[in-house]
Amino acid sequence: MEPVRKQTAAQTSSGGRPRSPRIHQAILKAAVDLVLESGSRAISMDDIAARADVGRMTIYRRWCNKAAIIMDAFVARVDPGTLFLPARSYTESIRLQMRSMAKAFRGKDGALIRALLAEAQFDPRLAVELRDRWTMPRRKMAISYFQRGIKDGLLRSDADPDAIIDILYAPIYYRLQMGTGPLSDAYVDEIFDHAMKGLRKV
Amino acid sequence: MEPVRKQTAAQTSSGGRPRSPRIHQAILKAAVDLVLESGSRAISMDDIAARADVGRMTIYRRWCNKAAIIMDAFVARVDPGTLFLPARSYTESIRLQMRSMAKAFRGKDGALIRALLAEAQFDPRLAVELRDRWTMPRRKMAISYFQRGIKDGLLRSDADPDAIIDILYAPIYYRLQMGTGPLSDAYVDEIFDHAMKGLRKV
Amino acid sequence: MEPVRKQTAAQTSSGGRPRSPRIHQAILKAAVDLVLESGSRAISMDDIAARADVGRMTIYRRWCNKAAIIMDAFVARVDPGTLFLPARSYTESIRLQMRSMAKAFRGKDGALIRALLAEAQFDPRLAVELRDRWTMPRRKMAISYFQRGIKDGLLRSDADPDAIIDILYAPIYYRLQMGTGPLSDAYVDEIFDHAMKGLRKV
Amino acid sequence: MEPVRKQTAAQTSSGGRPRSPRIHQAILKAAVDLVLESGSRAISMDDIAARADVGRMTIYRRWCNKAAIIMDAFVARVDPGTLFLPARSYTESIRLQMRSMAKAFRGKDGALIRALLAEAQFDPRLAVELRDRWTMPRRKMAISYFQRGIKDGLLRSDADPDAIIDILYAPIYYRLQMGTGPLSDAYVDEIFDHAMKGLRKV
DNA sequence: CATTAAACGAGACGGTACGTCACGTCTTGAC
DNA sequence: GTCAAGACGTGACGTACCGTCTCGTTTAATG
Repeated sequence: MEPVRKQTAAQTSSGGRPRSPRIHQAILKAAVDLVLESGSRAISMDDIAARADVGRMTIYRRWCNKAAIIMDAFVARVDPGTLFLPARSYTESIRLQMRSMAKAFRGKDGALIRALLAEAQFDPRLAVELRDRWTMPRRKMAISYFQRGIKDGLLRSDADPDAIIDILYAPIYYRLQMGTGPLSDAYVDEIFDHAMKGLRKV
Repeated sequence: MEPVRKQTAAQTSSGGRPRSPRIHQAILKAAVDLVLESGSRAISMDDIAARADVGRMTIYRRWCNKAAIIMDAFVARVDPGTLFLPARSYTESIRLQMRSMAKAFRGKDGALIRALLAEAQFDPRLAVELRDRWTMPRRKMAISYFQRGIKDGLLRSDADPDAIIDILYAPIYYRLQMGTGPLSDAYVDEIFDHAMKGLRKV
Repeated sequence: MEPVRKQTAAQTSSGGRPRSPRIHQAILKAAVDLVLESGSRAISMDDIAARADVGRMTIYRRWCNKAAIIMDAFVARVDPGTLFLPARSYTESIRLQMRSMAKAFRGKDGALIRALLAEAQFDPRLAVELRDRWTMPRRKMAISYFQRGIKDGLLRSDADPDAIIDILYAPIYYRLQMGTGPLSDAYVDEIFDHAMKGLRKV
Repeated sequence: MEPVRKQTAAQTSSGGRPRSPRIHQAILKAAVDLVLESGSRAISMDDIAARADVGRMTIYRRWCNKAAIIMDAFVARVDPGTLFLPARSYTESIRLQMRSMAKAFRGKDGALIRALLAEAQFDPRLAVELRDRWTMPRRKMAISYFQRGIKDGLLRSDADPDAIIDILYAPIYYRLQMGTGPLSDAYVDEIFDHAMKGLRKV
């Protein structure tokens, strides 16, 4: 199972003309622009090549898939910075993080992640990439944040961090895909509040 | 925006050879079998036609899409029966319902809904169909069940049934797609329990 | 070694839409026109398809090669009628036949046969086709004509009809390809006369 | 219309590393070997470069075409020495020359000239090169030989040397390309004898 | 010797054409 | 009017070469 991204390292070693990073960026930008304009399914490799003013082979030399391009473009867009910013309280910081994610999903990132997640259902290689480069890094950060909360007695000690993540964030993905309602801050608050205090009447 | 399923009523009227229901079923079965064997992306209309031993036009006369076939096949598979079976208690019935859904998703239904949900991200018509024929009917049933629980004082009176549904069920869809872990009964229980009693340490 | 022309017989048997002979002709005409306009090397399958107002697949369904199309078009152009028309004398009929061939080679047929003969040097399948459908039929007719001349005591009894053909006709092919001079009637006469009476001074 | 061979004089002037003649030969050898192995159409510039262990640019610095390489390689192979060796008689010398040409065409030179002649049908520049560097030099030598024969009363005084050449040599090219029979000495003799004494029964 | 300028290998690059695949429509004859 | 079969126009796919370009590295003549 060959990789989705093609080894840029292929030319690290010996001679030959180096791959232009300017072209690399042009392709990523063209891909993102076109996906946001027309949807990832509606565009072809030719479209991307034409928009980036690049030969088709130049694309295939670097990526094996339309999805792989979008993946790289998406990951490059994401601010890898601190996820859980300090707030009034430990839990408020979680709420803010959820809101910022919802905000991102309402914008361009939402369209991209929708395309990637959908495409990953058909392509196992892409699924792995998505998990490794997007999902898991964020889950890991969240897990450590939640573990601190548990240790500090702010969250239930019997709670599995993985389950906490799913309860809080899965609804955001769900609405993104299902369109059962707006991905508003109010919705995020609703999810957050009920997840925190529980659904059962005490 | 023309419909995904083609009006079977097209031939309600006058004479001519009636459409064979045997063929209808053969196509649905062929489609499901092939999707489960190779994945919905890997198969073509020709493949389905060949497997069903049917002309391609016979398929296009009834559906306009590969996805539309899978949609029909999927909806036909689903037991439209009672969702929330009686159990030891009101909330236990919810847990059982979640478990039965997870079980379905672990099997063939999981593969089909994954394909449909993914395809719906690209095709708005299919998204509407999926919402109307799968998502919303189940949500409506769940909403009325949750409303009864609220009225009976078993669930918080400030809880929005839509939010309740999302907190409980979104994680199941999430795991189905993300593959961050098994869709086991233990996982369902974890989600259910924490959603019910809340994540915050009391 | 699969054939150059694709078996039209593929569909002689059972059902299915029959191949349109109108399209067949349109493709052949488009190919010939384009070859004469731009040369066989300069045109692509797409060009032919576009000119014939036809899908590319429709061409590939019938021929596997650009050359195969040109071959069919060329053979179809040729008047299969009588080669050696009656003339003042037995040998004059030969001269007239040579002249008519040179005339054809000066016109459109010349461009086509040049392309075919050249392409056949690279493609053994095409070489066989050309031999079977163009070269040999004409050689056979010529051989029988020459054999009659030998039997009637008009040509040397020690002459091999194959050699006679080559001496008379090879120069015409040679000039067509080499361009060492015009393919005029005067040239044909020169070849004919000297071949008949010999080069050595008596 | 720029030349087929690139001006080696490009570097006559000042300093810089001189072009390696060893590389020059390696390319020619690689080209010939590959053409004889696989045919001129089947091989690419990359193939030649790889076989000669040379960068592609190094080839394009010297030739502009695959055909131009083959042309140079072919011309380099040919013994430019005396064409018409002395023999028992004036005409026997012609026969021997024809035989030696047929022998060459039966071997590697045959494959090369076939490729060149075919390619020249598509590329006017190459056609000119082939005429100037192969065809015409030989024709000129032959013409002067035949003119001597005419002057000496050994050949008909009404014979055009150009026609003589065509009658004698065109059949050899014809068989080379058409494959209507072997290019044997017996065949050459047949052509020679009949061309000399004429086809018509006296 | 150090300089220098071109040759050299490698391989990226923009193109063009290829031949295949799938789509969705259409056109046969058989029922 | 449906059905199986398959032709048809369309358009994306991924590959193969082409001929040019751009790297870093030789390599020979010149200063």
